[in-house]
Amino acid sequence: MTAERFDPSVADGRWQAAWDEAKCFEADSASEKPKTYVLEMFPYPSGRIHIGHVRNYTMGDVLARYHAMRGREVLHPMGWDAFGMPAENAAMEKGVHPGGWTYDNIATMKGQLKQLGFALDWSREFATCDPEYYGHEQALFIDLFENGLVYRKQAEVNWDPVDMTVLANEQVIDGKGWRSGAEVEKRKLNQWFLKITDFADDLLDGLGTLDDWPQKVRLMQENWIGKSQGLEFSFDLSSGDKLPVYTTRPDTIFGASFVAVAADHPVAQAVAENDATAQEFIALCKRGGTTAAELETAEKLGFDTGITARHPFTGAELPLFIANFVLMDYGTGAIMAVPGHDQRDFEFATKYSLPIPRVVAPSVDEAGKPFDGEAEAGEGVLVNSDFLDGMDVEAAKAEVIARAEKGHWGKGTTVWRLRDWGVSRQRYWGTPIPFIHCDACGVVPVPKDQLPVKLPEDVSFEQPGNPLLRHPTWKNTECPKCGGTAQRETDTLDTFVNSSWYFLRFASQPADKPFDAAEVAQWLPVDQYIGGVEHAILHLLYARFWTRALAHCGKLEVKEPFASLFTQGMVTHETYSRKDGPREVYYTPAEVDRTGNGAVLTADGQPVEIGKVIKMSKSKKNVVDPEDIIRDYGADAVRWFMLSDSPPERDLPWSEAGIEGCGRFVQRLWRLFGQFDDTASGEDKDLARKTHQTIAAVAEDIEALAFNKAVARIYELTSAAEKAKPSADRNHAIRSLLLIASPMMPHLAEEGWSEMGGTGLVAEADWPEVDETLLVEDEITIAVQHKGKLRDTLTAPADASKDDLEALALASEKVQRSIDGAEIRKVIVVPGRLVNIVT
RNA sequence: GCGGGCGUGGCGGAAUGGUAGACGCCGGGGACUUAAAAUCCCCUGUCCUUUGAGACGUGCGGGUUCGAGUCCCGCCGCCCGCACCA
Repeated sequence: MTAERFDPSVADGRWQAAWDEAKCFEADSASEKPKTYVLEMFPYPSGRIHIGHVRNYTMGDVLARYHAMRGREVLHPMGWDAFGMPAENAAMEKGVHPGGWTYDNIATMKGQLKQLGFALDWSREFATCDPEYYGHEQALFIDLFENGLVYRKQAEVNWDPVDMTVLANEQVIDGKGWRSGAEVEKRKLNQWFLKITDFADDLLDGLGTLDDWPQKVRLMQENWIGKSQGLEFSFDLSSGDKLPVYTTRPDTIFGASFVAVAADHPVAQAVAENDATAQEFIALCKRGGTTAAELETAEKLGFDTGITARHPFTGAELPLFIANFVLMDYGTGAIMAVPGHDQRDFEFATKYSLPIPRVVAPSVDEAGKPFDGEAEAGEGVLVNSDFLDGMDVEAAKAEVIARAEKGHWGKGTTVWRLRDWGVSRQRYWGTPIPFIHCDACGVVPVPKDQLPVKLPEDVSFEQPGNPLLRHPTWKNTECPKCGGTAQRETDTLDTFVNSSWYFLRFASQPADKPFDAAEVAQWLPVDQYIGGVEHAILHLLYARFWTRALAHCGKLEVKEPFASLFTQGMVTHETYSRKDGPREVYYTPAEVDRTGNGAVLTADGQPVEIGKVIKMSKSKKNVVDPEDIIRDYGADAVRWFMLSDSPPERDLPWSEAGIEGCGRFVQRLWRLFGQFDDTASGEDKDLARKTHQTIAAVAEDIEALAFNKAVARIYELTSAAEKAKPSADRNHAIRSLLLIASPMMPHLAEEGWSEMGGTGLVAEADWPEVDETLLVEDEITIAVQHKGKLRDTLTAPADASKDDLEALALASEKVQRSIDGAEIRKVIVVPGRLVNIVT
């Protein structure tokens, strides 16, 4: 007889060891089986696993285990995104070495992941800070360089004065460093860049093939790449200069009533040199918020320079303003303003009493229609526009561009928002950029047989700035070309480079090169990639770019690295706090007793305020440590909770009551497994039907990542099996239940399997067969409606004809009472569903 | 402001245009027990002349349909993203 209770503190470790022993989860690239690559975004080794990791990896684990049961060779690897600033911060704060700190954290977190029993192929584990990994990365970087995708330029960059490093445009948030929060300054430095813009069109087109990506992520990337087509041309200014402008609406050129430049445009700067008022205005423009919402609602302001610009068609002299709503870093930093058909221009023209001509109207007859307080940016036909009159917007755009090109005063251009990726970081804990600066030969790549360029161990973090730069000897070397004295590059690569190809290295890890293209082709693209939506733009776009860049260099066949992407929701928890004067003091869930009506602090028995359910964060102290709950409830209860209730893309509110319920269900299943009875025989048709239906439905749910629904179905079958009398069908139900729940609760499944006398490991078992004939009910419940409302339900054979169902429905006493003798005008019969009687 | 998403019991959420509220949590009642824990059973959208062939009910107002949580139009509210993209 089995033990009364399932004891995860014993069972979890036992089965984890058994899986390791049997090497259940090691992927074989040479396998004949069809292959599936399940990948979750690898973690940064910050110290401890947090609950968001647990949710992410549990979802991936269910998929990995499920596909293995379906007979596929599964690659489900894990590693560490191990370079980055926190390690240097720890080094500065605690006086430890970033490497030691990182590897200690990896050891801790690996132990925590092991406790959760994930079906991971640990044989392929690596950290991006392993010299072996970053050495291969250096080789790839040189390949990109040799293929013209890497270059250096003296460029104005975002300088973070706290972290002493350069930030990508993408890493500047509200004018502040995305990590330090410090106000970003502009500085000129010699930087390394990757030519992501070479692939702008391809990256955009590729989005169209990613049908299994969330629409939202595709849209965000599309907007980020930001393709727009229009006309670039120059105005002749009364000052004698030429002013290039860019417009996406060349069709509206006859509606231009003024011209405007950005505050930091050279024309504005020139004006300001001799004009104190202009100077003041420019200073004013630089104040205030820079977010879209702030700018969008801010009042439009302008400064009339007194200069005029000649309209290329009409010859009219348009006033030139410096305006706060024109951006220097998009297009040419100067615009032709068409107030009738652009809302910003409209507001500006209204404020400064400038003309607002109409050049697009619903029809040619409405050329004189007044504006209704706002610009009309939509479709229509051109009016008041000379040779364009009567054309639609698209035709007019083409016509204007054609004339501009013919007259050599402008040309049609495509403008991208996407800019090249600056990858230089003035930092120690990253991949050293494998180049050498020689006075005679210039910038020379390190010969590949000298890779990796390893980071020196003996560095100090007592002063800010780059330790590589002030290291006494490391940077001194000789030129590989001429043998003369030379210096190593002291910049390291952005950590996003590390995560731009790690999924290739997981698939194939030869010692002598970054990866083997043929082996990579066995696994890529990743069948299911899972991670947080916070990586929607940067990481995912860079990874797509690297894949293309490597293909461009002839290293890869794959184009899109991730066939299907899933972005999971956050784990949330309510907050507990008290007011201490103006300050809000927060308490952790562990400090609070929530068993009563409200919440009280265990320490003093006094109530605390229950706040909103929000993302777990250290500052609000609403965090739960995975290790604590694994200890209290076991890995399977924690995994089950992660999959229950909330759809995986939505936020999951953590609750003590919820995890307790999961713990109870683990025991409930365990008791049911104990009722498996070899000696029982006989049929239970209803239960057999329910079993097969559940097996099929759970498979479908898992494949759709609808884990919450799979969970609900497992509860239902459990209840049905509990209530059933012993029979051969009930044994089959119990055994099937164990198998279909095993991807979610693998330890419990193994323990139950061994108790039931199953052979081998569940981790290596097959998904149960479905008897298709049992999926169809032979009796079904039919709803009978009268006037669209439910009046009765009745049971009928599944193959009952429409006439039979109608007769059956009309025979119902309840239905007859509802009809109450009224004339029946129509009867709608949906076989297998309902009968609706219309009177 | 723009773009995207969402709105269903006390809570998390189910529902190919076809019986709204599956399943879980909370809560209530009962059984077992000397007692507790554990477990099991029942109830649990609102209202009403509280068991009845009852009415109402999926943010609000319209519409399409035999039938709308689901589709269409117009609002309101919340969440996420944002780069004034000319």
